[in-house]
Amino acid sequence: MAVQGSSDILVDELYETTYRLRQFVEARLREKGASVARLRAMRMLASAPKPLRMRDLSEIAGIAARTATTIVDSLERDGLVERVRHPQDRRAFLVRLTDEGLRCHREAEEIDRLALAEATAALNADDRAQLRALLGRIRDHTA
Amino acid sequence: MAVQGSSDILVDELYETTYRLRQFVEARLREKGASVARLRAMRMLASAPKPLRMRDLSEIAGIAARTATTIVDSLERDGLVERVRHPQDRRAFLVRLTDEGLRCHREAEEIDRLALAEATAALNADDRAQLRALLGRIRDHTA
DNA sequence: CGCATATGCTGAGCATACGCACTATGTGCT
DNA sequence: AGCACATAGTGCGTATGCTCAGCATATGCG
Repeated sequence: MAVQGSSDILVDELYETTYRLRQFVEARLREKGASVARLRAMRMLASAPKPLRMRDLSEIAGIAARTATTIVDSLERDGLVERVRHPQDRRAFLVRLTDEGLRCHREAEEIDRLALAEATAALNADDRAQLRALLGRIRDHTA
Repeated sequence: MAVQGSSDILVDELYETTYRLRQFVEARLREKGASVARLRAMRMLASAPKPLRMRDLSEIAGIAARTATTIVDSLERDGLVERVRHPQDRRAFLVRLTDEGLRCHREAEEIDRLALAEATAALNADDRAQLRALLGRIRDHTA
């Protein structure tokens, strides 16, 4: 007797967990005008030694170039980053955090850190290592 | 010495794994004109004993009511589902799969099943149980 | 019955994410 | 120099997901 609507419960739970975790963090970041996507971009800009090209930002952040444009547009609209023409390559922009962007990033980073600590509070070091190993074995099969 | 750009590697890996898994499945479903979101809706319609109201569909599928409207719009445009006025409640619609929708669902379900089996091939029953337990402990903290 | 309130669905608008195609520019080869 | 080709960024279009507002309809209470 085949079960109808055969779905992979494990994968459903993976989706569900990630979704809820993301909503959990988004809700806290929203109060400060940030978001997971915006924080990710700001984090890359804050930790890079120099202003980044759009291209480099997108690659480091693990998002498509087109998505980086949208995110930087939104951050720029809010005065958190600046686009400056690349002095040597006139096709490119260099993106850097403004002072307000730096402040926003620090606040968002702290909120993120607390939220993730809260969400993963029930996992000790062994649990984390185990979870990472299991996730890694899925990633290896989704090339 | 605080590490700069302190991000939770574990959570990053969770995001990354889920993202890649989803892309992996989406890529295979796309060839048949399906997608994870569309399959989810079709699955709920196929396993329900009766046509569903938009509201019920959204709740069972775990998506917002407004999102259900968009998904059903797209499925209806492609002739995979039909909206029929609810005979007792004139505010509501009943949504049901068409014959083509049934065929599409069966194909998509099979593709999904194979893709998920492939992606989780490296995990045995114990691994799966362990992963589910770990994910559950994160979910419990993201209410 | 009539009115307040709740519910069902969707329009409008936003955020995140993608691909494709295009323009502008850089680069390398003859 | 001149042409072919590659690269950088973004306009346009799409998909998935949300909230809020609004309209139509149901329902419950006096």
